[in-house]
Amino acid sequence: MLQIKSELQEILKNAVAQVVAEEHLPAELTERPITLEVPKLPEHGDFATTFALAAAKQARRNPRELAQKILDRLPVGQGVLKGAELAGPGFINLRLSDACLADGLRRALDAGDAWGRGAPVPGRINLEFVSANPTGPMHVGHGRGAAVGDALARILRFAGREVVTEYYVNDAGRQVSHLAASIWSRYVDLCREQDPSLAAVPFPEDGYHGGYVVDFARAFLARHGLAPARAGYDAALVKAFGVELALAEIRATLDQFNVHFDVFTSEATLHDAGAVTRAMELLRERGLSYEQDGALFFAATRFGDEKDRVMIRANGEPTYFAADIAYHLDKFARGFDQLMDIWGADHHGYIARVKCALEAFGYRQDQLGVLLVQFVALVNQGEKLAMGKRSGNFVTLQDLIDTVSCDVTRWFFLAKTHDVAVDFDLEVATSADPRENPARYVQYGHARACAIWRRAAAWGLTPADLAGARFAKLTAPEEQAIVRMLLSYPELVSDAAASFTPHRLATFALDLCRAFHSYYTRFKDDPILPRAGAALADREKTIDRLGLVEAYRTVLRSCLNLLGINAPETMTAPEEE
RNA sequence: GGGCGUAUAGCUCAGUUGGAUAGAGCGUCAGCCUCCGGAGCUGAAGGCCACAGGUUCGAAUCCUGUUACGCCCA
Repeated sequence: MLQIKSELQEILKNAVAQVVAEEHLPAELTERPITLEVPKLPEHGDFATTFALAAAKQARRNPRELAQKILDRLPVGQGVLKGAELAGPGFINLRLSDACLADGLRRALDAGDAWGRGAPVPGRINLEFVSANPTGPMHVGHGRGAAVGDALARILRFAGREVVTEYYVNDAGRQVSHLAASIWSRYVDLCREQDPSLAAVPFPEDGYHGGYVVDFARAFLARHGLAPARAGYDAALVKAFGVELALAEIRATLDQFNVHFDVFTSEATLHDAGAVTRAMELLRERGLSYEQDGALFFAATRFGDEKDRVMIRANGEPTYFAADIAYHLDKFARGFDQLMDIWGADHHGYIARVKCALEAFGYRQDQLGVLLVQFVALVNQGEKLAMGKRSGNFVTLQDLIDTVSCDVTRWFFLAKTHDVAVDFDLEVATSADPRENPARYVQYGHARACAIWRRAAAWGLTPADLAGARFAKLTAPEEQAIVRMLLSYPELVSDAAASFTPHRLATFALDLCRAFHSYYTRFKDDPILPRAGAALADREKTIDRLGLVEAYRTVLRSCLNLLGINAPETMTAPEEE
């Protein structure tokens, strides 16, 4: 479709040039870009241009008159252009030849799984997401970030971008210290069951109350025995143990969620390598930091932030912000020219200061993009599930995957724009019925296409028989509408990549399935496809239709792949009630 | 008090970056299919695109203000 589009633009450009020359219109008109759009109504053609409307003023002609002059010089009936007409206040509607659609379908089939893949784009992009603190299991909000980030990475890669996905492990700050203290307290409790002479350690005020902490303590006891309890609290030992265990659980869950990172970067490592200190020093040398009340501030207001930000607290402890500066510099040092972070919506106040810090080091603020993902609320039987954070009273991503499956969870997180809060309806999500659950509906769309091929085998037809097909018999409007959708797929991918909106793939997949199911139901008696006991009446037509089915199946599978959702070949029917 | 986000059909949401008569699903109503060729299909009703201005040939979309909700900061 992109090719066709540029071909049409070329045709229009020539016509405009002719009009300008013959009518002595301002030469700048030929410089105007000619935008093509797909009209909402099929009666308005395959494409429409508003060029005449936009250029009327510059041309000092009224829009309809200008449009008519362009229209008169279009080579209608030649090549891709079947028809063109003037409409409304000055639209030019363009209709493609049937051969054009058929050729497009041919190209899509020839491309196979590569249909929609973009040409390589120069530059490397770093995509950081999830980055949940290694202090316990991930909650459902992390899951949404994981789904969005992972799908985005897949889409960007498919669109031709070079992407590295990264998880930043906050293994150095207060939170992991609180975790270690919590584990220690629980661990000593366990030890006292065996050796009552040991003194109890009170549970820390800022501790983690989740039951998993006791499991961690048990694991610590299993590995180290009672010796550490007798030797006294070794914070570094317990912290390292806790982080390792928490991270292992997180990674196991991400694995089941079909999310795999290229790089894990440790905050502690940045500190140990002196990267944080070095960044602070550079800021000091440039006069962009100052001390006040014993704390070290970054002069963020000089770069447009609303206030200066603390990097090192009065007690000498660096803030997460200080480490984040070093971390983002580290990413640039590794050769990325574009950074993209995906954060929870509650972190929005953090964006300005990080961008300002990067500017202080000579980068442009727009080299860091931040995608804010809004919250997820779980809904069951029409009631929202309450979720406390520190209390340990939250639903984990692991629980969600276990109860509604990876595929459905991903679908629910990806089907809506990331900047809208989502109500995750467990009743809908747990339904296996495609009529109730959109995720299952789309998967069924793929399984059905596979079923059609299984039946086609009864007539001895396989995908190999599509080789020489010309698709001249796909003349029904329903068929052509589906072909148009399939041909628009490459552009959709590139748009979704450019605007960082993975949900558009989900919307498209759903629309495509509906169009196909509708078509299938209408034409199955025609017959669209082989059925038991029937003879092959029109081999050419059947092959043409199978070509449509195959291209549909390929595009749908591609969509699902980009969303990280399985495209099953069969599905077991849900129980009828 | 300042900031970010959101506001579209009864409900859940799309809306191709400013185009023509506003789009789906669910629900409602009226039909079709009774099929292992399965897990659906065709229609109808339903809208002041939160409100008020502005920008222009043209606004759900852009700019300003107001209101409501969610979140962050103080």
